[in-house]
Amino acid sequence: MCSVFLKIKNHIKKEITLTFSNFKAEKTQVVSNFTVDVPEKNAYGNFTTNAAMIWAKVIHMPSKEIAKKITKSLNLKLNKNYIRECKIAGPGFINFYLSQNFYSEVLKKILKEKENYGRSNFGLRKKVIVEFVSANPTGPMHLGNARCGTLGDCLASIMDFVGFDVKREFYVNDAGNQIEKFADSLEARYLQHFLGKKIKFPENGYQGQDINKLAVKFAQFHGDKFLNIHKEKRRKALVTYALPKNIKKMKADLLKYKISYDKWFFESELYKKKKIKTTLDELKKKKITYEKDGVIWARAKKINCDKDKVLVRKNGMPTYFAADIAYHRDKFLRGFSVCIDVWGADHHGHVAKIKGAMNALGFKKQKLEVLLVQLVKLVKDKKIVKMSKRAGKTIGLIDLLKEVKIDEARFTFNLVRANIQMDFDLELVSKKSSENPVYYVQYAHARAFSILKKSKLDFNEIKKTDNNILEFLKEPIEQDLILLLSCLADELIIASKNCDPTSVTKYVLKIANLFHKFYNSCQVVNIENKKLSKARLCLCMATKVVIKNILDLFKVTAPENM
RNA sequence: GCGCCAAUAGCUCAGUUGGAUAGAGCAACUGCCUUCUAAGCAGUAGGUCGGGGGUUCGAAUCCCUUUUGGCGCACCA
Repeated sequence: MCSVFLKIKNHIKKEITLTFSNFKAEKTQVVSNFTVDVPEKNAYGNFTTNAAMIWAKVIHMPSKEIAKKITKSLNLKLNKNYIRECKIAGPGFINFYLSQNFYSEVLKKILKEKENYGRSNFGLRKKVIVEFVSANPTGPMHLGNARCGTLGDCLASIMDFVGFDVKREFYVNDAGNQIEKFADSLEARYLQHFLGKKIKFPENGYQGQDINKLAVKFAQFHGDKFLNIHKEKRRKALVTYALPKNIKKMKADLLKYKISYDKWFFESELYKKKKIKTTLDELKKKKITYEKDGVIWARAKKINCDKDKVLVRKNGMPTYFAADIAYHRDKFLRGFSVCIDVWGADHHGHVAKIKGAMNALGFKKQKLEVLLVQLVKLVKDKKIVKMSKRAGKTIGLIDLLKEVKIDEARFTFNLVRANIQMDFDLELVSKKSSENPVYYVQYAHARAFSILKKSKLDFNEIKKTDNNILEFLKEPIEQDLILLLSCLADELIIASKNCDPTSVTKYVLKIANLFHKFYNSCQVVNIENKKLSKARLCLCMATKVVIKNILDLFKVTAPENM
């Protein structure tokens, strides 16, 4: 399962560490603190290490001399199948140069594993839950939900690929205060339908047209029979009618976005199954809470924040925070050892509290990771479009798909790191030109396919005939491309560790770039030199496989013709 | 007032636990299609890494301080 790239990197790291015994110095943590990296410039080799400079801190010797001793010892021990040589450079870097065999091995592996290339067992099948979007079911979803949706969905795909057992979940806030507000708004619209403007709309109500439409439809269906009935019955009937309609719409909209969930978890279930009460009891038992004036508080110190927080209001209703503690507790009790929440950055104040609470409850072995996603600003005609949820002026997920294609939207959201505020410029995102990176990558894929199609090469035949033809790939651009392709598993693992799918976007852009360069400088189909031609076709095939695997993870199409 | 995120080329952004001469793309300019997809490639130009201190062999990266922008600091979610 381990990639050739990782194998060599680990091999180098291990052998360097062993050379430390050649020095008369006390072993400290510094010994393994050095890095083995792919340097920025080719001149510095294929791998480079700063071990000599790091060790200089404990061995009292100039770093260049340390490097000399290390290389002398390494040249005897390194696997010559993969490493041709190592050299000292600059202030004491040791640079490693790969042997021809490495490149052949990588290509063979890619062509053999195909759609499974890049998979690893890094996650050890640990159970992970990724909760994302979780928008309020009281209204349509907006642009920010689209960004969270894409990032969460892609992160889940990546974690699955590197060997975690991943579940996607949507937490539906179908209880509590905002449902009351939802009811207020629906009720006002319903009454207005029959009684006109003399019914005042609540100040904090949801003003969107969608609410009005729901109320009117309800009125058309049931008539005025809820007009002179007990207030609570009327509100309940309205919510029972409207909420499932909204949730159904959200599911459908997300599906258009290629997002689907393993589970829709309803907050109301926490109440029905008394999970909030159980959680509160447990918090009380652990002395995290106290009661004062009919309100249950969580102690600031116990949950790692500056002020005490209310868990149960004076009116007996638990707060959102209390429900959320119960929800997260439930996730860990369901056996998830890693729990990832993708939240809009406006919720950041909530992170410390919930982490503190989970810690206080004793979930210390389990990991709660919160990915905060910054605001998205919509740009149309070079101007920022102002949005107001209260006034009901938002750009929904679906409005967005009327303006841009799904591939464009998903790729663009995956372009900018979560903690950077982004402008979503409709004009730029939907441009069918080189200004739009999604087409740059898709074009590389289509181009590779086109060459393969033209050559009519049978890949099974290659395996039988000549195992060594891959050694014909000696051009620097060919080798750079192969080295890059060899890093796929590593890149995905890094993305998973950092909860950052956008690093994979940058990686695939680099692959497309090197492939276009390769195409422009190396003739692939060439009757004069059949062996070289075959080798280069293998490289096209391998590139196509890697691009396809990444685009599949992103749920972006990999077209064969453009 | 306290906290979180950001500040890098004209614009949008990279820059991996500190590493070698700070990188891409777009925009500008110059070239490359009678040979595999020109949605491409090659090249030129573009920088006081917001400012100021500090840590060290070495800082865009770590620490302190300061400025600017965004977002939070509810018995809302």
